[in-house]
Amino acid sequence: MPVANVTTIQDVARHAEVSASTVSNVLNGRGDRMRPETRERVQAAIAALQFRPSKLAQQLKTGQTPLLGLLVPSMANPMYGFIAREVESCAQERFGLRLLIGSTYRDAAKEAAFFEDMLAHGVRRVIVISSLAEERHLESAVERGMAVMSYDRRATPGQPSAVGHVTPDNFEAGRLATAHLVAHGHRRLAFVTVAGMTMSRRDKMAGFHAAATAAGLAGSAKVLDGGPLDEYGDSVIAEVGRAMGLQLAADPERPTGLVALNDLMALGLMAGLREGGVAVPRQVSVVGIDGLFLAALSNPGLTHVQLPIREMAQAMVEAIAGEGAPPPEQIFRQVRLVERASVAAPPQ
Amino acid sequence: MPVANVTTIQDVARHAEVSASTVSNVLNGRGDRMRPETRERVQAAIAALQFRPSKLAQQLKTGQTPLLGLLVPSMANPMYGFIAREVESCAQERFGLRLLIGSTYRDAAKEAAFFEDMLAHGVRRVIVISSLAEERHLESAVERGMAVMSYDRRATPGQPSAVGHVTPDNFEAGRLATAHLVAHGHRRLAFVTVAGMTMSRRDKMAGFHAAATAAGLAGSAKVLDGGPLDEYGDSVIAEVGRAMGLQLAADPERPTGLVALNDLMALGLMAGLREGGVAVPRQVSVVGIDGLFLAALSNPGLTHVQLPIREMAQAMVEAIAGEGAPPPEQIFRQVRLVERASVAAPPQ
DNA sequence: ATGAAAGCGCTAACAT
DNA sequence: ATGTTAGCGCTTTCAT
Repeated sequence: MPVANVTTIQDVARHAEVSASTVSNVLNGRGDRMRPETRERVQAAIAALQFRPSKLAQQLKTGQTPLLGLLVPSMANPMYGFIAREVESCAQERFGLRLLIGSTYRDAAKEAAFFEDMLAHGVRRVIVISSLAEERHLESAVERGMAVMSYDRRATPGQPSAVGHVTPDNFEAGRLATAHLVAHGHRRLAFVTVAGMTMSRRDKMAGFHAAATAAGLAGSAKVLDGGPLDEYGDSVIAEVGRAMGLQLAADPERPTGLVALNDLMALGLMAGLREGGVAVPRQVSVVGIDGLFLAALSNPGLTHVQLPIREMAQAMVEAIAGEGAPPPEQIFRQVRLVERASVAAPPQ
Repeated sequence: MPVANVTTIQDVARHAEVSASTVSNVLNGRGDRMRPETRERVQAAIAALQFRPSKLAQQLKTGQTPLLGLLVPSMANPMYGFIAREVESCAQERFGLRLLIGSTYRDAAKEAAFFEDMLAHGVRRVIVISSLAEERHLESAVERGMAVMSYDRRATPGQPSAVGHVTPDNFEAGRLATAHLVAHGHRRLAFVTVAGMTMSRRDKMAGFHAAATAAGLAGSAKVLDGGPLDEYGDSVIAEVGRAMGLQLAADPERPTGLVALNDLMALGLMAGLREGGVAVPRQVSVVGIDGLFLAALSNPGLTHVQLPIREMAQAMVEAIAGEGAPPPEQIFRQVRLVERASVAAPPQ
């Protein structure tokens, strides 16, 4: 089956009574190489025929595709939707790049397949939000000619990497959230997470422990590990939170101050606690991490640590769309606590 | 700059000591045209060199791109994230199609630019969630060789369309939500929406009015129109809801039963009402439309009309990826009310 | 059973 | 100032 009824550079050339190269020249900003009159004729022909040069053919020739790959755990997770929005608008407005998006559901095979496909599609820049322990596949993508940026991971120390890394200061985010609880008088603290360890989770937990230790609470601070995420990946994280909230509600020895892995988890936690008859923040305080706009809508409003999503998205796009190797590691430290109503003093 | 260090069909041919056409033949399931021994040599070479045929070149030749365009108002809106997830997984698993996504922020120029780009990229199938009044640009995309599916719009009656339409039964959704309020004894009803009319909003409102009329409430039922959405499009819809909730809270004559345009609006409404000191559902009842998982997390849990998102997503992908013209209109009638806790009897 | 050749739509030397 | 040519990586007749 032939390509659709699209006009080609030849059609334009014929219409303007010039050669294809002349058309190509005006297309590529070399209009000064010809008589103004010719240029105008060509431009008129382009307009008349509604000609848009095929990116396919351009790519085949130049090896460059104006496409950016974005790999997220799940598009149904509002957090990634938010990041995707920022990535897209920056990529589009500043660099004229379109977005080719994929969800991995945190599955290594899906992630690998995505990279294969990107390569085959001629996509040479990709941003990955991965939770895989290994980063070898990313390095190998770079070796195959890609520019890749990894979000929410640190560069492996001592191991020079061709992969760029952008991450919020997860340690500080965890610390800030925990310190806020401590400041309100909480002595029984827990960090609530899902099964499976990622680098960013580890950092948030380290921040949690650091704050607890600083308050002399090292002994009592604990980590609560929810169930694993099912095939659907990330939107179920709230379900896990809800189940844990329910479970905590039934436990008279439960912690009074909870730091959630992220806002979705926090929202789920609050729902579970409430269902279990426990009042937030009167009986239990909860703080989230992320900065989802949804946190402002919850009841009580969720106190959380806001991450500089837009800045990070822009940094990733710039690093990947610009020339030269991306910086191996950029840590965004502008994390700040947004107080709402989910934190109060613990019950006496 | 040349294409990256990628192996081509020529490399494979050389490695296997055959011609490129032979390699192409094994690639395209014509392995029976040669000696098994040859085939094996080729396959070994493919594996050894990690060869993936360039989709670019294939496309240029065949005119087919295994890419699906998806145009949404905003990826930051969880509803569209959810739809995108379903579209992606169906497109990928069943048809091997990758997703090229774009946000329009309900802007006609951005929408047009997206279509231009898709065309230039050789993308021949696109799913659009548009709120533009006109559908001419879609028809013209079809004329230019695209298969296009439109979500949440009806086909214009009497006007044969090459564009396929998939939509939930918005009328029934609005009716169901309203009837639920009526069944709980509400007599002062309002449909709460944002500025700007779309086809689906009109249908939901019609359902609202039909239910109100059936209950003898035609006179008192009213439509409340919030502010316009700013550049960011859709995530601010919750903000509009919040502002309206606040406003309603201050109005002693306010309706007691609210049908929100969608779940995000409903969530915002509840937050605004609460901030204004009005209790949901004791003083005001709220019902949403969509079926966001977030509705289960709110406090009180949001009663809403669930739309068959997955089914619709699959239908769109199948219509567009299959052969032949897409059906001009498919209305999905499996809308159902999910009861939670945001509806109760009105205050006496 | 296999290969040579043409061509998809474009770009960029290199002529003229 | 403009045209000719070669070629990007692949598919597909058509020869051999």
